[in-house]
Amino acid sequence: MKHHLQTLLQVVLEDMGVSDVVPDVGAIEDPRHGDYSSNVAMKLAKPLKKAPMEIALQVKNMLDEAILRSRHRSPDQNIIKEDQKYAWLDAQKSVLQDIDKVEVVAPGFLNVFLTEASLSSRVSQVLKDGERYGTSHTPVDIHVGEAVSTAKRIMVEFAHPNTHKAFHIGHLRNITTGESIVRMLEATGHEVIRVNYQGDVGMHIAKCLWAMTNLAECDPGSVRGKEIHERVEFLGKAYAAGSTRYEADEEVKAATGAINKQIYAKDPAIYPLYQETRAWSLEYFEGIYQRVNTHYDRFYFESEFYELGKKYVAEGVTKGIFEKSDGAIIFPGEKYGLHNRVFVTKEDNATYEGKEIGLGRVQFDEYHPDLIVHVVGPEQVGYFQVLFAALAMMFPDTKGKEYHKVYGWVKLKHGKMSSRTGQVVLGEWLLDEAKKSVFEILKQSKSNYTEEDQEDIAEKGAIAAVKYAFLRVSTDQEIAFDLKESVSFDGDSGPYLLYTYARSKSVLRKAGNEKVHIGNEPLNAEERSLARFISFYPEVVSDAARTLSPSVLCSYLFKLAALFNLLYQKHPILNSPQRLALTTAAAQVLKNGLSLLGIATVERM
RNA sequence: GCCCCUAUAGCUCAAUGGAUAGAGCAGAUCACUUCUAAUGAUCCGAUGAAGGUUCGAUUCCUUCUGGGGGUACCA
Repeated sequence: MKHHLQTLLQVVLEDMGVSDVVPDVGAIEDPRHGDYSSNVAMKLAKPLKKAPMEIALQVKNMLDEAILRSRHRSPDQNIIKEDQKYAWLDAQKSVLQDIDKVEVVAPGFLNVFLTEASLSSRVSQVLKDGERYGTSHTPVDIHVGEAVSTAKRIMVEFAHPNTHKAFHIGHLRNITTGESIVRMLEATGHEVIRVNYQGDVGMHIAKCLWAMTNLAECDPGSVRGKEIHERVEFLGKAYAAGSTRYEADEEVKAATGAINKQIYAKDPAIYPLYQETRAWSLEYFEGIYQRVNTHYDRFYFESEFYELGKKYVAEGVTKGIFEKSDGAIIFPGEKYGLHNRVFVTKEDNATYEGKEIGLGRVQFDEYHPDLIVHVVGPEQVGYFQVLFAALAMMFPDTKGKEYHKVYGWVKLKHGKMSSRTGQVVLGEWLLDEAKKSVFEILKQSKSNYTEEDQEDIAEKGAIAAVKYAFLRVSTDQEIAFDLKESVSFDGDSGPYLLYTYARSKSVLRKAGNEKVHIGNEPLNAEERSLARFISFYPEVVSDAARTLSPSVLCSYLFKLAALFNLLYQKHPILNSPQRLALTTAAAQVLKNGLSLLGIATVERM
C-alpha cells in the first residue's frame, strides 16, 4: 500500500510540474492521523517557494477530484478520455478506490484514510496467504551503514563461539540476532548462507591447555566421562585459571606461547588433548544450536585459515599491500585514515586478522555471496574497518561486499562479564532459569496440562522469553542484563506474545465451525485498529529486513498483540464472523512474525 | 593523547528530521458466575549541559560533562 501511495503521489506531483521527487509515505501509529501520511508538501515548500499548506491543499484537491472520478465512472460516461488532465487516472484506479479520504493538517501533513473495504480485503488476504503472508520474492535492498546493497545472495556469519571458552549470554544474543536476521532476509526474497566462524586456535586455547597440563585442579582426567556440560564448564574454568596465571607470571606467558606453537604444529605432545577438548566444545555448541533452533550451512574454523592467511599476507607483501615492520607484517591502515594492524607476528603466527584474509577468500570462492554480514560485537569496529580495507586491496571482488553488523554487548547490571576472569552468565543457565520460572507459573494455573504439554510450554516459553528480551532492543544497543527482567512474562515480553497467540487459538477452537468472514459490515474502533495494523505487516517485515533490525518487528508484534487483547477484552469474538476473521488473521500474523524472530509458538499455555 | 560508540521517566527500552516523545517494569486505583487475568482500563512520571542549522531537532553540526570501547604482534 505504501508503495502504491508513493506512486500515486508521484504521479500527482508530476501533474503539478514536479518531477524527480520520491515522496515519503509512512504508515501511521495514531489512527486519528489516518492510515498513511506524507510530509511531501513540507519538503517541497522551499523548492517551490510556496507555503506547505498551499501545496498540500493542491495535492489534496487533485486527489479528491481523482477519487471522485474513479468512483463515478460508468461505461458510457467516458469522462477520463475527454479530460487530458486526468489521463493518468486509469493506472491509479485501484489505489484511488482504496482511499476513503485525504486530509490536510497543519503544518502540511497529507493524511490518507483507507476505506474499510480495503482494510477488510487485506485481512482476507491474510487468511488466504497463511504462512506466506508477509513474505516476498523480490529481494529488498539492504542498508549497510550509509550505503545500500542490492545483494540477492547474502552470507550471514554469526554465533562464532570459541572452543575452550564459556558459552555465555552474549553468544546467546548473537545467535538470536543472527538467526532472526537470516529469517527476515529469507522472507524478503534473499538467498541466505548461514555460516559460523569459530575460534579453535590461538592464545586463548593455549592458555586453557597450559592450565590443563600444569595445574592439578585443572586435570582433564577429572571430568572425562562426565556430562557434556560439566566437561565444558571445566574448560571454561581452566581457561580462566590459565588466563589469570598468564597475566601474572612471565614464565607462564612464555610456556603458553610455546603451547600455542605446538598446537599450530600439531605436536603430538599436546595435540591429542587439544583435539579431545576441542571436540567437547563443539559437541556442546551443537546441543545449544539445536535447542535454540539454529543451524548452519558451513562451519568455518580459524585453524583452517592459519596457513592460508599467512600465504596470502606474504603475497600481499610482494604486492606492496602489506609491510614488514618491527619483524611483523602489518597492514598500514594509517595510510588510509585507519590504524595499523599486525597480520602476521614476528613469531610468524597469523593473527586473527591474518587468518581472516584467508577466510574472506574462501567464503567468496565457495559461495559467491553478494554480501557478507558479520554479526560481531562493537569492540571490533576498528578491526573490521582495517580488515575490509586490506581484503578489498588483496581481492578487489570483495570490495563493498563486507559488512560488520554490530550487536551490543550484554553487560551485567552489576559488574562486568568476562570469560577471562570466569565471571560469566552462561547461556544455558539463563535458558534453564527461565524454564524453571515458567514451570512455577504452570503449577499455579488452573488448567490441566499433561507432563508433555508442560515440558513443551516451559521450553518454548523460556526460549521466547530470552530471545525476545534480546531482540526487542536495537541490535547495536548494549543490554544491561537483569535475570528478572529477561525472563519476564508480563508486558512487553516473549511469553506475552505467546500467550496472546494461544489465547486467540483457544477462541478459534471454541468457535469450531462457526462462520469466519470479513466483508462490508462496518468496523468498530477496535476492529478497525486491528485490521489496519494487520495490513501493515508486510511493510514492517520489509523495513525490518532492510535495516537488519529485528527490534522493529518486535515493536510491531507487541502492538499487534495489545490491539488484539483490547478487542478481546471489549467485544465477544464468538458469534461474530468478522471478529473471528480478525482473530484468525491476528493469530496468523503473530505466528509468522514470531517465526521470523526465531520464536516457536504454542497452541495453548 | 588520538579515534569510535553512547546519554530519553525511579529501572529497562522505543521513536525513516515531523503531529500531544511511546511502551514495559516498579508505585496507586479498578475489572474475572462471561471466549485463557501470563489479560485489560485509569493515574503518576523523561530527551545530560550550552550553542547552532531547520518551517519543524530525541534525531543533524559544534563545544562541554558522564559512561563504554578501540588504539602492533590477543580474539
